[in-house]
Order: sequence, then C-alpha cells, then structure tokens
Amino acid sequence: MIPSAPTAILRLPMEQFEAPIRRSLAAHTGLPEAEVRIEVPRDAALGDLAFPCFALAKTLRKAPPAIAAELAAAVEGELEGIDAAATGPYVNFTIERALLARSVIEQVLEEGERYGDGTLGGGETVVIDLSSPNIAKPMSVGHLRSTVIGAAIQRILDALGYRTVAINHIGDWGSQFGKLVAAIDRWGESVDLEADPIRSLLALYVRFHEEEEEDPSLAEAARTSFRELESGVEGPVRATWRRLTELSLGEFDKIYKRLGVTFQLVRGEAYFEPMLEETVDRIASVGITEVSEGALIVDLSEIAEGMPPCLLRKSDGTTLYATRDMAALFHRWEEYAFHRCLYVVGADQKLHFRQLKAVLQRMGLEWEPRVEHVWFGMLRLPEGKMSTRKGRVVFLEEVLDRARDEALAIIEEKNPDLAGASEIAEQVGVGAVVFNDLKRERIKDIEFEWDEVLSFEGETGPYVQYTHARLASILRRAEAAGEGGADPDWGALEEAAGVLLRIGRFPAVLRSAGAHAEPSEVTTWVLGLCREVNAWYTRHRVLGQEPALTEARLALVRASATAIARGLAILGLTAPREM
RNA sequence: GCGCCCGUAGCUCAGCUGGACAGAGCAUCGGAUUUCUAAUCCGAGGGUCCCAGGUUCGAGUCCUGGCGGGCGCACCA
Repeated sequence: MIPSAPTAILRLPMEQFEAPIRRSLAAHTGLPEAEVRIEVPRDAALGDLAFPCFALAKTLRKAPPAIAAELAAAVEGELEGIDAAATGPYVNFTIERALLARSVIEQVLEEGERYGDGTLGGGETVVIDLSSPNIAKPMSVGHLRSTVIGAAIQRILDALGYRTVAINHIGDWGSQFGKLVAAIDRWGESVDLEADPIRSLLALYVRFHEEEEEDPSLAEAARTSFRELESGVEGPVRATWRRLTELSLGEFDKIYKRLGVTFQLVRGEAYFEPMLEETVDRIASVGITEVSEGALIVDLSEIAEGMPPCLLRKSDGTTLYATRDMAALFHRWEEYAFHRCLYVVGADQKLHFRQLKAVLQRMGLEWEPRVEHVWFGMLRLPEGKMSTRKGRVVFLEEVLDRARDEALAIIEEKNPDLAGASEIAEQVGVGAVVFNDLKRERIKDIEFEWDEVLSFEGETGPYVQYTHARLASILRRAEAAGEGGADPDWGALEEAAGVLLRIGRFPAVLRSAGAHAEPSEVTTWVLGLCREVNAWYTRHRVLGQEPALTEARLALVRASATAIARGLAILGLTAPREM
C-alpha cells in the first residue's frame, strides 16, 4: 500500500528528488509514473539516481544510448537542483550538493528519533508470535533468533504505523511435563531448584532420558503424571507444574530484560486447554474431519499433493500440538481481528504452519492469507544440531555474559577512565550478540561460532555503536567549547554525499524491511551508513573550522548520529554516547 | 523416496521487483594517530556468481534438469 497523500511521499527525503524526476521522465517517455523505475547507480561517481533506457528501446525503436541522450537533454531544464546527464544507456541524476545536504539534514533533525516513521500501517493490528520458549528448558542461542528477529520486526512495524501485539506463546504443556514431574519426584533432592532452576531441570530431563530405557517404570510414572495434569485436578502434580512454570518464567524474564524485549501478552499453551473441545468441534462442524487409523484428522491432500493430514486427536483421544495451535489461532482472531498474524518460528516448522493454514483454507476462512509463517534458518553447533535431551546446548545467558566480559576487557584496555563501564560493557556485549543474529537474511542457516559472536570489529554491533559514540563525542566537545550556531554552509558538505544519500534512504529501507519482515535490511543499511560516516570522519575535521563550515559539519554529525541511533533502536541495540 | 530452503572471494555475507566493469567484513600482506575515541581509516592480492541447458536486447537474479548441504515428512512439540 502506498500512502495516498502526496505530502506523505514528500516526507521521504529521496522521494523529494525522485518524484519530480519520475514525473518528468513520465511526461517525456509516455510511461505511467508508477512504471518509471529509478535505481541507484553502481558507481557513486556516475550520479545519485539513475534511469535505465533499455526497456524503451523496443517501443521507440532506437538504441538505448540515443534515448538516454535525448531524455537527458529534454529533462535537464525541468529539474530544479538536479543535474541530468546521459552515460551510455542510462540517464544519471546528480542532486545539487547543497540542496541534498540541507533537505536531508533538516528533515532528520526535525523528526529526530521519529525519523523514517510513517503512517503506512494506518493503525492496523499485527499480531506477532515470537520467542515462545519451553518451560523447564534453557533459553538457548536457538531461541535468541525468534526473540530478536520478532522484536525487530515489531519495532519496524511500529515505526510504520501499525499497532503491534507481541505474544509470547509459552510452551508449558505437553507430555514432557509428565516426565519432568516424575523426575522431580524421584531425584528432586539431588538438585537445587531454587538456586539454579533451569540447569537443575535440564539435568533432570537429561537423566530421565538416560534412565528411561533401562527403567520402564519411569515412562509409566511420566504418563500417570501427565494424565493427572491434564485432568485439571489441583493435586501435587499440578502444584509441581506451577512451580516449574514460575521458576522458568523468572529466568526468562532476566534474559528478556537484558535484550530489551517486552511482550504485550505472555500466555502459555495451557491457557487453551479448556478450549480444545470446542476447537475440535468447530473444525468438525465444517465437515472436514475424518477418522483415520483411530485418530481424528483433517485430510489436506486436496490443498497440496502429498501434504500429510493435520492430527487433531490421537487414537487415545488426547490432543496434540496442532490442536492447541489451532485453538490459540482462533482465539487470536477473535481477540484482535488482526490485519496480519506473524509467526516468527524456525524453518523446521514450515510444514506445521502450512498445515495450519491448509486447515483454515479447508474451513473456508477468508482471513487465512493474513496468517504468515515468518521463518528463519536453523542454528547449528559445530558439533551438530542442538539437542536438549543430549544436553548439547549453548546457554544464551552464557553467551551474553561472555560477550559482556569481553566488552569490559576491551573498555579497560582502550578507555580505562570511562564512567559507567560495566553498564556500557553490557550494552556493547549484548549488542554484539543481537546484531550478529540480525546481520544476515533471516532464512539463512547459522553455525554458532564463539569467535564470530565475540567479534567486535568490522560488520558488528559494536562497530556501529562505536561510530555513534565518536559522533556523540564531537557533539559533546562542540557544546563544551561553545562552537556552532553560525549559518551553515551547506555547499561545504560536497564530500559527504555518500553519507547523506545513505541517511536519505532510511525511510525506504524501513518500508521494505517491513514489507518483507526482514530486519537484516536495516542491519545492512546501518552498516553501509557507518562505513560512509567513518570514511568521512577520518578525512574531515569538524571543530575549529570557519564557523559556517563547522556548523554544516556539526549538522551532518548530528543527523548521522540520529540516523545511526534510529537504526540501532530498531534492531534492539542501545546507542552509547561513550564507549 | 517425496517436499521445502540454501549454494556468490580461503571464511561469513551484500547484491534493491533481471540492467552499467560482481561489492563488503574477517583472515593475509603493506600503510595512516602532535588535532574531534585506531572497536577506525586507506591500499594490495584473492571470484568458471555449484554444474548444464533454456527464456531475454541483457541472467548472480527468472525457468528446467543435475550435483552438494540443511530441514521436514500422522498419533513429540
């Protein structure tokens, strides 16, 4: 959807230049404005914006370079502050430097921390299902992905004017809780649940699976416990389950706090337990269920050839994961009537979500397309796939701690007098971990490597934060020295075009990232901006120049810092003023 | 076996709805600090864009078929 009011379009800095170019080209080519495709030249020296003439060659029956030359000549006089020149088959446009500087910087400084925000969403509700850890299991680096990607998508959509609802759908139900209760009954004394709940529970879980094979009574005890749990009776099993849940949620909250992630709703699968009957009835009432091999299923082979059926009820009558997810989804629809419902869940569950959607289709529900599985690549350890049962996991808490310690060590070496070093080390360390996870396209698989996570140089979160800190330092010193306040000489920012063009593209980047639910577009953008900023920084001195020059450069620094901070905030990182 | 996803420099990745000589970071080598934070910057080397066909004026980008890797495939979640 495109904002209808022209003023909304003009609020995007690059649109301000692209719009007249598009209009002018449309008039001279006969193309509808929407089809005039403006792109960015490969080589910045060629220009700021470009229009390829290949597509016109056929209709005009002329060679692209000839068309480009004619168009450039025709358009040249019509564009105020924009130079048009033909280079081969392209018309390249170069924005007058002073105009570019003034318009981009003024807009950023005016909008401040709302820079790039839009009204595209029009207040429509987007429900985002993210994180969704399992009770009694450690938050591993695997859960980090869903949490961090989901939270970034939420911030992107918030900025675009959607009303977002982040839901943490806690895995607090299922037969594994029978196992845990049985394990606690048997060996609970051997661990200190209160002191270190997650590690203790993991130890019990692993031990259960180790001893289960030789001791069949264990499996039986687990089944008995789960049956009691499911019965809803307020007995000792339920009490243990409640305790597990509380202990785990307490641990998870520590992590969420460090990551700066909040949820509008935290709700366990157990919440939907009383609704499972009506959920099954609701699907059955459409007449699409059948009994197969004793189980109640929805056949999905007509939706897609070879798609396995969705199981609503096992042959023993109990429900499954899919049943609970259907219940939760119906509930969400009734509660929010969402515009989109995004499930930020790993690639290993693609079939599951295709099946959920297929059931909705078979039910004839028109809102089925609003449900999207925003999947991401799997995280593997060098020694293989992570496995909770085998105890082969990397604890997220440990990753964050090590990153923080590493950041602190670097601060002590490079900036020993820094005030609040431990807080900043936390911000930088956590930032490194989060940024690393958002760096690549979300569908790519990742192999977890300590070296990479603990790297603070090059394309990393700390690099971006450091760029921001250096800019903040200039602003701090300028204020202390009483510099600035003169009339800026915008024409003096000629060599900052790369920085300005990057900053100017942010609103468009945000929109694209929102449409694709792809935080890495923001990451890539902010890294590119920092590269430009750092290159400019080493070649130009801000303070102590002619007042008009210093003022122009200060404005550029201010706008750059604002834009970088904005990008970091979207990704869930802080923008330290010192580090 | 079937389905989905991925395959770009030694490694990790960008490459915008197909468009101008394929770009970064890491690693290697060589440089830059009397001046705003060197967690930085500049330079060098390094690529049959997995392979083979096809569509197109034009393919890393689209289609088909291979090869390699990941994930999944009814009573776990």
